[in-house]
Amino acid sequence: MNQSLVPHVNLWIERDGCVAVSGWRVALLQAIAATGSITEAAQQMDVPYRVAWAKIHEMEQALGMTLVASHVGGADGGGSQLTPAAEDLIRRYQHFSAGMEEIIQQRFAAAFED
Amino acid sequence: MNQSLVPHVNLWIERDGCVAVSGWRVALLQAIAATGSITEAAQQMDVPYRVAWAKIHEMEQALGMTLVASHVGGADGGGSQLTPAAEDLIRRYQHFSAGMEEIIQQRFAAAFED
DNA sequence: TACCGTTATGATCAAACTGCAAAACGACTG
DNA sequence: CAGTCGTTTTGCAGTTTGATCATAACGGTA
Repeated sequence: MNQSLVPHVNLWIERDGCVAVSGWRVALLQAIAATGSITEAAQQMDVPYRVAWAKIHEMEQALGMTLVASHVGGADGGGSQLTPAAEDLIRRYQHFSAGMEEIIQQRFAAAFED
Repeated sequence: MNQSLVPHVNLWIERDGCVAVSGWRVALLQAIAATGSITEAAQQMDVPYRVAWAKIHEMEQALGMTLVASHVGGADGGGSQLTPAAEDLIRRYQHFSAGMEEIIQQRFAAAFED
């Protein structure tokens, strides 16, 4: 009966109702770090640029710190880099969420195996 | 810096993209069991009747089983009860998600304490 | 037979999201 | 020194999803 039933878990951190960090947002930050561009990162995450921008700024407002340093113009048109605070945040979140998928899988199997 | 930052976790189970179970939906089922009425349960969960009804039927379709037995008309206007399958589902989900909040709290403290 | 409260569904409306587009910007090129 | 280029932002219309309002069906009871 549990055939093709798949468990899901979502972890995030809020400050007064605003999302400060989540798995998806950490992946977005990592994509920005990898590509050096919000535009490319948004394409990689398969969302419009506007969505990526909004999420980043919601995080920055919730945390009260700058996470992405953007420079506009120049030969390459501009780009974005992560601040040290953002890299620290990524490390903390990874520590926070490490192995959670496996835990959920184990619990699911224990509760729903027949 | 982690002052007023609160961690959250959401657990749910899907079958081909449709939500079969979640914490909120289990609470809805329990409200139906307690009140004997979808209408009252919806008010208790602070959602319109239609929303509660839609969630229940999405669960039933995803699981391929009846969860709520409703009878319409009568002196009391009608009512709804949980099927044994629904009560079994509640027990399994509670076993699945028991203590998860505490685990998240511990992990949050370990990762974000300064 | 009329009433009552609940189930169930049709119709309407608001909000969120998406995609398109334009303005600002600054290093590099010719 | 003006022009080009690609990126960052922000504005705007179209669409779609989901919530809210309103209505029909139902069957014991008085």
